[in-house]
Amino acid sequence: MRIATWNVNSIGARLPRLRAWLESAAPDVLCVQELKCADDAFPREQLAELGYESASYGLGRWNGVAVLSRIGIEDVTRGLVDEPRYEEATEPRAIGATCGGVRVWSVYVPNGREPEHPHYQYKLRWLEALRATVAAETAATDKPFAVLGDFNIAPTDTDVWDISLFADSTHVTEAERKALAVLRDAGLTDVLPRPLKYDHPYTYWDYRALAFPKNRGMRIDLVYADATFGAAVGDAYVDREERKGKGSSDHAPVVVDLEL
DNA sequence: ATGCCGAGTTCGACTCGA
Repeated sequence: MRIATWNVNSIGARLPRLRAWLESAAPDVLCVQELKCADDAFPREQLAELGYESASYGLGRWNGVAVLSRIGIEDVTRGLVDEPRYEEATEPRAIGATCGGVRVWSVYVPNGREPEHPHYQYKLRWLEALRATVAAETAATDKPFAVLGDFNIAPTDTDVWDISLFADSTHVTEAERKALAVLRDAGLTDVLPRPLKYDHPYTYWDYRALAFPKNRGMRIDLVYADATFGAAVGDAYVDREERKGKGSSDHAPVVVDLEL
């Protein structure tokens, strides 16, 4: 079984490349983030033509997550346990679904903007709600389980191209990394993908300043898997080819092959 | 060549991203 995650940075703008990638990479399940579209505008039929069912959670121009599957979608859950709101608004950032006997969550963790910004505290509260959701779900089922998506956290200093440039920046702070450690304490492990080129499995490169050609990237799209899911992992890689060329997302897909 | 930011909103300057 092949499961992937990809922040597409607008499913509308990315639809031609998304469809081509689904045909070439042929994942059984794809967790998608940053739809930037409401559910009534979700391109359900265009994905169904390729054999994928969709469960989406989008409210408009920002955020939005989905699970695509060609092996069935059941028990869809939108939002987290005791999920915080930002400026009194609910943001669509998490959707869970069971596909082919595997429980997956597609998540788009808040960015945080700056450590002193209210959005950063929102990010930490949101990560606590994710922990609570993981604890509740893994206690209730023995299905292989994983949270996949854009965590907006670089787990270690080597997960950014130059840590010296990240002083006082979000994505690398102690508190954010502690939130990942808490998820690991809850029984999840970081499935480290292999890079297809260079030394580090970056998943994101800014559109600006030649970041991709210079390989100034970050590993922020993560797969956090429970023991059952983790034990089944045969291969994992970042499909950096998909970051190339015109009309790409600024994130590359992370692909995980399970021996299930 | 991997190439100098892109998307949505609502028609063009703004917000957001990390």
